[in-house]
Amino acid sequence: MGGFDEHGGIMRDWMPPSSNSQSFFAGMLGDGAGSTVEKHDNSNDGGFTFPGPDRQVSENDDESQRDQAVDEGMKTGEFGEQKAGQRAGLVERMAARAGHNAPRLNTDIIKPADGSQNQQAQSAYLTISPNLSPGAFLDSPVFLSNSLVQPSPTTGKFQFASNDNSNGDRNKDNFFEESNNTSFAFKPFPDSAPLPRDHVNPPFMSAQSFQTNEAVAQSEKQVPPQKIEPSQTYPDFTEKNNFSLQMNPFQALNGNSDRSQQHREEHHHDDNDAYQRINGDSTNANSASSEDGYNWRKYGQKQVKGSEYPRSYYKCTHANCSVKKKVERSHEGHITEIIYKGAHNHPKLAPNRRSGIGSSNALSDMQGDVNEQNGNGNGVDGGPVWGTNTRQGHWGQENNFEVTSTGMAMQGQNGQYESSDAVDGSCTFSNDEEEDDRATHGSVSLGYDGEGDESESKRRKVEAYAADVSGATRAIREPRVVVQTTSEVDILDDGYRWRKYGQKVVKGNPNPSASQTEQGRPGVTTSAQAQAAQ
DNA sequence: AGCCTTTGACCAGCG
DNA sequence: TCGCTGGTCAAAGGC
Ligand SMILES: [Zn+2]
Repeated sequence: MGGFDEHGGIMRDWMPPSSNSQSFFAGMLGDGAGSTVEKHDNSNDGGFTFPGPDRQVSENDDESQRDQAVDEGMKTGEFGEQKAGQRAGLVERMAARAGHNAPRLNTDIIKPADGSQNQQAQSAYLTISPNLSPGAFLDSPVFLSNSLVQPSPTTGKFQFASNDNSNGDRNKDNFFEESNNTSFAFKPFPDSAPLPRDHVNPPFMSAQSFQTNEAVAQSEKQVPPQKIEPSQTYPDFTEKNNFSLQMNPFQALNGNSDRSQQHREEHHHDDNDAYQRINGDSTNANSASSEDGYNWRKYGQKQVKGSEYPRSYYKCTHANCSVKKKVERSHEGHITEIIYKGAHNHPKLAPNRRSGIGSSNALSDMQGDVNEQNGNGNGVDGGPVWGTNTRQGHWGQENNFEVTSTGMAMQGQNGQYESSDAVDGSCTFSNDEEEDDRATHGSVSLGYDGEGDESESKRRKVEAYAADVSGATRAIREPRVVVQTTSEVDILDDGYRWRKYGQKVVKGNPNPSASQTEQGRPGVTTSAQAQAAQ
């Protein structure tokens, strides 16, 4: 409810001093060379970082890797200095491919990982300029796979339509709409800086299947890039402005081989990556509940250990929709973290019907769309099986795709863009099947999922770790939005749908992407399997 | 009246 | 089994 006011405040707070996105998809660059560190350095700017494939691998390895990745990612963003960016490149290309206009992202930086992808190079994260909102990122075709395409800006099918009416929404919507235009650039953000090329593999999952998608957006302070230590990662969040988004998921969606490949090439799909990290500014903190285009009911609040701020639990008020989200918000009202769980099985509410303020993000919209298409939408609905999850079993990420962003509001010219929407969008990606699996299995983690899980678990671990280690540093927390969705099935190039049930990094094969086959990933392993067995 | 938020208690997973 | 922790429930109150 009071989101708007908050926005104002938040916006101020969150507004990036200078918006630059430097490393937009630095990760994508995939140069092995300085991979993480470099990225981070650049990323410090606040760019998005996407985790590279590396992270994927075996659980143990994954964890370690992932942690590193996370840490790195975390480290990356500082807000302060951002370099001017070049957004146009990738975005444009993407748009071109997509055939639709999409918000421009600095993708220029991103380059085909294939050659470049080095193990090291594959940073787990892709860095996106801070200026970009995760949501935008999500919208971008890059992340989404076409195969499953659902109406979305990404696909070109997406329509913002629902929103339109309310001014507030409009503004937000407009934000994206603009994006639709080729001309669209995240206005809020003046520029993006060149990406560092860090490691990075493209966060993208191979078209094949990605099961778990996670996107985490976190604002981060920077950290010495290479440090993997968790403490560094999270504590760094001090910068509000930056948020990084980690996501993996979208790519998996890609059904078309062509596209998938393109994405791969361009984006360096990493099948592996479960995370993509986006650093952006989070300017606003809308109430978690309202601005993503869905109505939410708060059903609990709790101070979570390791979190500076209390965590609020929200549930979608739509009948039969069990989507939940956790929002951590600073005293000032800034959203430091949002974690979405599940996918809405219903369209977004019309702006005028939204209880609070409706604002729709591209993501949220997407989500809604997706759900509709899927028909199931459900990931969540069926039952809240939050994944296996590491900790409490709730909110596990396994199947889910997570996007974390912390205050993602972006400022558009006029309006603010709220990340929350973006988050919702992520939900879109969840697959029904996964849900089923979940329902059935209780928690299912598939190969990717496993990664996702891992990523999340790791992420959490990291967070906890960070908190423990440097609780103080964390004083300022990064805004992050996590969207958890599940998508186990993906359409592969071969025209068949495949479910990934495991993934593993093989030592001889540093480059997972290369190894990926139809099944996708290099190795398969995993917790997912085990779970599946269950 | 209906919906939402608040908030303490309860539950479940994990070590 | 116990304690810790996160997630959820549900009564109470507010809008
Ligand atoms: Zn819903």
